[in-house]
Parts: sequence; C-alpha cells; structure tokens
Amino acid sequence: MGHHSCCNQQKVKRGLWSPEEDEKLIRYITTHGYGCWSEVPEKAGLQRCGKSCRLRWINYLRPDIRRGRFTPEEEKLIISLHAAVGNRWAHIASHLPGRTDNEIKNYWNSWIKKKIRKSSSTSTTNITTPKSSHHQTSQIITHTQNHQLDFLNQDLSTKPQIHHQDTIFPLPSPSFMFEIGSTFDGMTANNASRIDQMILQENPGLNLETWQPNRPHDQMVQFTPLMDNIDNIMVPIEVQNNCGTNLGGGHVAAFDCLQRNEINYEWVDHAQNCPSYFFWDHQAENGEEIIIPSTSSNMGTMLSSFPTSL
DNA sequence: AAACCCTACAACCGCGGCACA
DNA sequence: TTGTGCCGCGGTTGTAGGGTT
Repeated sequence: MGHHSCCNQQKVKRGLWSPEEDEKLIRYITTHGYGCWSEVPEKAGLQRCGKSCRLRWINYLRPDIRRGRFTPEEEKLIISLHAAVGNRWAHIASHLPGRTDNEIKNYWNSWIKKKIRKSSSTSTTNITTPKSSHHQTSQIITHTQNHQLDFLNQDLSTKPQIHHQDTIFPLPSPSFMFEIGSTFDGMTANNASRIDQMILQENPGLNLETWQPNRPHDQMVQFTPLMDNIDNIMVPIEVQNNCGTNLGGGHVAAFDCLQRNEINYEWVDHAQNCPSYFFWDHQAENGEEIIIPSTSSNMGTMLSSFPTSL
C-alpha cells in the first residue's frame, strides 16, 4: 500500500463536496485552524481523508481566495513566470495573491489547448506553443546560469513592502538598477551576458549623473521586471584588468531603486577557482564605497533581506 | 427535445521531500 | 541509518453545465 491508504478506506467519501460538508469544514477550520490535516476529518465530523480536506480548503474554501476571470495583468504575469520556471504552479501561484496553483494550472492547460488549436488552424509555419517557448527560455536560463533566477525561488510573503511614491526615479512600476559596466582600480566589470528580455524590460533615459557623479565611467541601467514581487535579481558579471585579461566572474545583485543602499556580490576568483562573497554597503559611506567582506552564510541572509518591490 | 460535444474547473492520485522516532 | 507518517506538488481524471447539432 502507498502513502495514502487512508483515501482508499471504504468509509471515506470521495468526489464532489456537498454544501453541508463545506460548512462543516469551514466551521472547523475557522475555529480550530488546521495544524494537522489528518486529524481534521474526524474532528470536523467529515467522512473524508485529510488530504481531501486540505485540498478543498486550499483550493476552494479559504476566505482569501480570489474568484473570477484572470485579469490581463495576471495573465501576463502567468505567462512570464511560466516562461521562467515552467510548470511550477505553486511557485507561480505564490506571485498571484488569492489564486491557487490548481486554478492557474487549469487555466494554463486550457490556454495551451486554445493556442494549439489556434496555431494549427492558421499557419503551419511559425507555430509557437507555450511548450516550445518554454524550451527556448530554458536555453536562455542555462546560458546565463540558473543563479540569475534565484529571486524566483524566494519566499516573498515576509518581505517588507515598499511604496512606489518613495522611489528616486519615479516610474509607474517597480524598478531595479545595476551596473552594466564600471571601471575601478584599473579593472572593468561587465555583465557577462544579456539580460533575459522576458524577465526585465530596460527603462531608457536614466540620468547617470543623478546616480553617481563621482564615478562617471559607471554605466547604470534601470530595469523594470515584467513580473510583480521580484527582488534579488542576480546579474552575471565578468571582470577584466586593463589588458583585457579575465580576473573573475560572478553575480551582482541588481538593487532596488527605492532603497539603493545595498549591493550584494557573489564573486568567483578565476585564478583560485573558489567562491568568495562580499557585501558592498553604499549607505555607510559618503560618496566612497566601502567593501565589507562577508561569509557565504551571511550572504544568504543579506540576499533574503534584499528590498522588495511591489 | 434529445443526444452529443466542449470547456472549465473541481477533485483525485502518486510521488518526493521532510520531520521525527 | 532506517522506517513511518504527513504535507505539498504536479499530472491526470471526473463532472457539471452550457452550447451545438
């Protein structure tokens, strides 16, 4: 027998939930919570297995669920996220408040069907199903290294919320900045690969002087994510000396325009082929950057405390 | 009016991962 | 270290209800 023999017991009811069953479950969960799902059916007086109760509550009964059609914004977000992470429905759902993984999965599957039907009924060339677009995106992710997408794997529920009106560069949507090239101590740092255009959209017209007048060689680029709830965007970089020799590579975190006082680096020294990390604190200085060495363990802490945009 | 088809979405199933003894 | 129980995830199936023939 497998893990869930409880669902095969004869007394356990299956299939659609009746309004009476819903009422029992709602009454129980709202008064007792749901610490242990396996205990819920008995305590709530239901002839169901705990798993079925959990599913019913999560996907249908919980009060913060959002019903109705997906908005164009939600649809765009789903498409972007799916392009980035594939069929990780729970992860995609975590970016859409009130929507469940099941709902998004169902929506996507019907959307796929529609698209396939549409494309097969029109042209035989240039057919693009979501599956093939995902394949293309996977190649991009591999190329730019998976680390660049670490921000997609974070639990965003506990992140501080920042309001748009606080931004230094007023934009209709949250934005991030990072250096696409900079010069320091006779070395240059460049981002090693192009930014995934499906995830970030460049905002033209940034005033560099406004950013950092004492470092005119720096090239700052401002990007707006095509998805909400993004923080900690990791951009691959390479550093060369003034002869063009590669000194190392790693990732630099793009930093939020709203709180541009933190930059995190993950750095791999090409000569020693070992990772080291440091934290670049802009707030502690007066126009001078101070590099504070740190360990890989507190790197994780810093990344998780990276400011969030909404 | 009845049979059939299609679609949306609710619900189930098996599996992997985790916690704990 | 291993076994067990549980949770959560993603794939899949079932079903209600509306539309079409």
